[in-house]
Amino acid sequence: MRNLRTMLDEIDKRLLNALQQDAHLTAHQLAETLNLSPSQIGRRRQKLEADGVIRSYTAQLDPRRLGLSVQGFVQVHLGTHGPEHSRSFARLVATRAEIVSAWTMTGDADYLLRVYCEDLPALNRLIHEVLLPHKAVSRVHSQIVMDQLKRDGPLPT
Amino acid sequence: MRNLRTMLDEIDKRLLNALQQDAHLTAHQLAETLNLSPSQIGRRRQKLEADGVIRSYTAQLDPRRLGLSVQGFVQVHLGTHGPEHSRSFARLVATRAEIVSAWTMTGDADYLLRVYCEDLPALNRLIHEVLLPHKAVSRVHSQIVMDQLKRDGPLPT
DNA sequence: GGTGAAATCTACCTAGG
DNA sequence: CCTAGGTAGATTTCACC
Repeated sequence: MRNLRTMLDEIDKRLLNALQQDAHLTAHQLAETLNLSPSQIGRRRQKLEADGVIRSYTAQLDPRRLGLSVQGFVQVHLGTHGPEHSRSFARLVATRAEIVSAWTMTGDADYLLRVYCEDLPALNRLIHEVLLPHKAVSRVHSQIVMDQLKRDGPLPT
Repeated sequence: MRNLRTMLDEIDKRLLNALQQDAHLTAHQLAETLNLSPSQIGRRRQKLEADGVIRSYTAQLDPRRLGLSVQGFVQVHLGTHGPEHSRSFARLVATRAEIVSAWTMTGDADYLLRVYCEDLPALNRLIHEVLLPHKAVSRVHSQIVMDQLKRDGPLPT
């Protein structure tokens, strides 16, 4: 059967939408919402997991309650673009827990980092004692999140 | 007792770390990893949920398998900054499923949007037919994600 | 920290298109 | 032959001790 059947019907989409909001919904609860039997809900969920549509189930934490009061984005420009410098920078990114996401982008910035820190001094230490000293980094530009209008919404299905 | 006891000990931190990676770990599995009894694991988890440290449990989907091949960030600059224009723009953001996150930032950009679209034309339609026509928006700058080095890592605990 | 009842998941089985 | 619905055994959770 493979993953040729990657087509998602309307019920799959509503199922994914529900699970994106609450991963602990039971098959029974989902069944009455989606007008299907609990058996079929379980079957569809297993298939979506096996196909890799559902990658994992994770707990969403409140950064504030963890003492992470500063959230921001850091644009990093590399001075030297050799592959070994890039890999070295990628390793640095991987080892720092404050950097929760990292992307390479089109346009002016080489990397965009999403960071969580306990306070502003911690963010400044990250920038001046970790990022800037790296041999491949030429300059960085950071922006602090002031307010979050929309938070990690579900992916559109 | 309230939330005065917001202090997290070492076991809480490891528990949160584990649940950030797999929300379906059972109390029994967590117990043997953390060298504690299943009862205490369940009790700690309930407390962390009640205190709001754990906000929710969600399914993480693979955007590619949903047909969302383009991921990007859009910086939006407002021309007029009145409160009613801001609220109008916030409503627009809330209604568009492609916009999964939105922040107000320090620095030059008024808003930063994280978007998922099925292809580049869809992103261009979002920009030119949805964002730019809005009366409060003066200009936008979009960057496409080329590669994701680090993906939605767990919050540092 | 441990125990037991209630609920849940999953694999297997049966029916219908 | 494929998809939907139902049932039994094992597992998990949660309130109580």
